[in-house]
Amino acid sequence: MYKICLPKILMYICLMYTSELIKGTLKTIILNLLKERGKMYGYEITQTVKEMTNGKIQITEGALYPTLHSLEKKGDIGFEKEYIGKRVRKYYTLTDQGQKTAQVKVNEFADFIETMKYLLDIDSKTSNA
Amino acid sequence: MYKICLPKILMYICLMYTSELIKGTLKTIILNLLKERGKMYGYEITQTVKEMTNGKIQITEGALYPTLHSLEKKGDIGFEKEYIGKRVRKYYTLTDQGQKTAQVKVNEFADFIETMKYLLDIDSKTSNA
DNA sequence: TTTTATACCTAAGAAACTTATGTATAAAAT
DNA sequence: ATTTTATACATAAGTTTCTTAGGTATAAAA
Repeated sequence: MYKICLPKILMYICLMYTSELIKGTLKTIILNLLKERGKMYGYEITQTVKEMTNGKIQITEGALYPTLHSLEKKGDIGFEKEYIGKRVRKYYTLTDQGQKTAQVKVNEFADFIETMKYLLDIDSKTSNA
Repeated sequence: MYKICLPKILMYICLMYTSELIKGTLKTIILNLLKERGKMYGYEITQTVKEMTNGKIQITEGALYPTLHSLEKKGDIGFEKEYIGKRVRKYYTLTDQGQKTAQVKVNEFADFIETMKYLLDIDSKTSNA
């Protein structure tokens, strides 16, 4: 769909990753952001991730909100409603359990990266060989 | 299920990754292996990945075979049957198209890794902080 | 001779998304 | 003034990609 990828000098440019890759990392991303920023609301999370990744990772609301509800149900996050005029925001924060979950998930992903780099022989060859 | 993870000195040890993470990388793994090794049969792929990752990534046959069939249908790989006694092996090889797909997928994943490292602030903090 | 390893396969179900849709307020543009 | 865009929440149907569970068969090891 939005998979318009262009080659460039020494860098692989892709407007957006295939959803396959992002699949499975959403919880990790959310938990880590909450860990680093204290409290955030849903829409803010989508915008922050989009900005930080130059649009390469765009979290859809259809993916975000069910995930937030799921994390809350499992006790990793909690929220407080805040009104900006008449418009509501649900500010989420990590619970103690969520702090641990965040650390575990990030560590696991970091380990996964190293394994995949070895398996795919990344770093020992240039991107545009 | 097999998510028994233990802390260790400066290293995060996990017997096997949650399936969430591996999800989406299977095609990339298969195509890259075929690129590096020329030809391989299904069972050999599962064993090779298991060995190379010390059991951290274990491709199930229920995931592998449908993926191989899908890649073949899309024209990325082809196969030749080979008989070892009465037992059959399907040796898969990359097509020209598959060579390109492999390169694109690995590059995309390498880029994804860099983005995620930035997003999750990996490398700038130790695993067991 | 039974178990394990090798080697292929499919089908039902689960998980985690996308796409589409809905509601409503506030700001910006025409 | 009115239309569009941005903000902010949400759900539901459908798709993809896996897991789990089953099936078939040969060869080697216990």
